[in-house]
Amino acid sequence: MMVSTKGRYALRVLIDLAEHDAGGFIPMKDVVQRQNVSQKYMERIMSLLSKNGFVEGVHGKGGGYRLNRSPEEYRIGDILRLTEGTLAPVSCLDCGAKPCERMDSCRTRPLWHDLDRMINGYLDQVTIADLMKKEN
Amino acid sequence: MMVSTKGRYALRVLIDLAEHDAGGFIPMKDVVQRQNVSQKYMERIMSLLSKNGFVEGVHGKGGGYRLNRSPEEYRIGDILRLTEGTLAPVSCLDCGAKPCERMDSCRTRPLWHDLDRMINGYLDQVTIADLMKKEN
DNA sequence: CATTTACCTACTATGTCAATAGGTAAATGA
DNA sequence: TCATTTACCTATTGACATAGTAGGTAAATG
Repeated sequence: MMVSTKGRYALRVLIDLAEHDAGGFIPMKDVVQRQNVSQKYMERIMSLLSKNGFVEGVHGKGGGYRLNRSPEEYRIGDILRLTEGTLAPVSCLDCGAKPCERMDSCRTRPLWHDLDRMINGYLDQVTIADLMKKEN
Repeated sequence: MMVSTKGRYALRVLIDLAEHDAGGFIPMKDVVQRQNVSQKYMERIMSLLSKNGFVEGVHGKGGGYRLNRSPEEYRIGDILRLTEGTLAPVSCLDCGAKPCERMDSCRTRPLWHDLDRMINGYLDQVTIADLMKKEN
């Protein structure tokens, strides 16, 4: 029942990019220093975020990453579903996983289903903008 | 973000004991056959449930396990917190874990905190009785 | 053209999960 | 009494995911 560092770092880097946004590109070197996390590991997460249209990256001097949209357009649910793969509390709810043959008679499935809806529903109502320090 | 088989099996065995309750003790052999899970593995889970007052077990012929209370007195949250260790979505919320030094400035902590409250709050309002097949 | 940055693939250490293996202890009923 | 049945106990294991590290290449700039 744990969100991995991958997902937590993804949120942190997006918040960091949002809070330090000055229109230009922000090098990961700076973010990594501020957030005190592994540069190499963060690079892999950025690659995922970049491929999926969350951020834009440019090479070379003056390069770095930049948000593709405004902070209130980043739903936490979307970010975590991407980095975690799924937010489902049990694998039988994970579309793409093999279906459970006990599904029809399963006493606990409604429980997991409702829990899943709650979790995703909550995380889809919070955005990066909500997590930013307001007095900026 | 997954509930382990340990927690899922615990719920299933308690539901099974509730649904087949006839006042006496039910041997794990029967439960394991109905639920189609590993006997040895289930035994370890029963030991945990027994030590923590969820079920009572007696040895020998005519022995087995029995619920200690009525089904509506078993909160799903209590069962899962026992078997999973914690339901916290991130370790910094897990009382007993080492506190995070970034706690005060952490932008994401309120998110995790509220999510944690939602998950626990929901699971504490559902009981084993709610998960039983009603027409018994 | 040297420097800076993103971007890529392969590898590894560690830990947890989901069991299995191989027993011992207690209670029963024949 | 004693074989059987059940719970209960400890140690070990295979598989897998996590959280990185190592060592590069490619692109952009000043």
